[in-house]
Amino acid sequence: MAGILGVPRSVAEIYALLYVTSGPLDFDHIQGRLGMSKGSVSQGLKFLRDHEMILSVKEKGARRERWQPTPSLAASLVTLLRSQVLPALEQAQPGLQRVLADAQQRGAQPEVIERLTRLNRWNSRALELAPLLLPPPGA
Amino acid sequence: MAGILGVPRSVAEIYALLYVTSGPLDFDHIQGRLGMSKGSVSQGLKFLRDHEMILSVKEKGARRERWQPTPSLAASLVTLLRSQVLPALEQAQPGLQRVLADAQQRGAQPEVIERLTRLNRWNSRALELAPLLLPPPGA
DNA sequence: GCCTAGGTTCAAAAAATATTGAAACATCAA
DNA sequence: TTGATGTTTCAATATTTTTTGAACCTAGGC
Repeated sequence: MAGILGVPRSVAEIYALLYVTSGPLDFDHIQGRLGMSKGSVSQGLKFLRDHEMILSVKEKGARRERWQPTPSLAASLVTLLRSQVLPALEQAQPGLQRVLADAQQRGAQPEVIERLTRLNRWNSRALELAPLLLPPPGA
Repeated sequence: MAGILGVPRSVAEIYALLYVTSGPLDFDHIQGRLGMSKGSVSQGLKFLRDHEMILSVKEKGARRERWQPTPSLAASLVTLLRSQVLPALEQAQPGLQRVLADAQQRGAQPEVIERLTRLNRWNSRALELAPLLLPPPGA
């Protein structure tokens, strides 16, 4: 279904359940309704929490936390994508630079140098633009 | 590295090798250079071919095919994304509509109905826009 | 402090994905 | 047609990713 967003099925299921439910749901409800293990529910909620895709509604005097989706689905998706794309871009940066440097040093074909240069530029631009898309968690 | 694009490592490696090489490479070169099996190289090339990310340069009188990346990396990436996102959107369509219909019929909370309606609209719009992004293979 | 409901961790098991390699297939040349 | 080269297929295997569940925390009530 939405394995395209790079999240495991169980996480998607939890979000979907919360999304099609009007009130907030607690841990046991989710587990019962989806028939998955405690571990999966716990990890799934952690993931969704970390990506600000769900909110906990704490009723006063109640022990359990109850969850509901963050108001804006769009914002949730952006957060999700950011968290996947950004690290990849950052991680790629040094490698790309090294490969380009190597190619230059050993006098590779101009064609190759140009391709690598272009890749590097893309990567840099993407990294510059990324923070503008949505401010990082603490901003 | 670019597992974010949803392609197996071997496929990415083949593309990367072709990308940092100035001339076209043949099957055996690729296999030798990357140390992977014939099967993987064959499947990898098929994938890249199918997504129009590489081109075969057929020298006259030569038996083997030689491969090089398609001129535009940008176009290749778009093709790749299309091939992943579009099927997902298409497949989701009927399910989304069914879920919405169900919710309406059993008189679900207006809040839920609205969320589902919005999802449906997004999906439809995305499907409408998709073909404009890049014309399908035979157009 | 001690107990318990509520939740988290993480090593082991299960499921999903990718890779291999040997056999089958295709194409060309002789 | 036969033989050789070049490529594809696909069942078996290896690798990676996800899920499970039992042991372990933690906060609040008594």
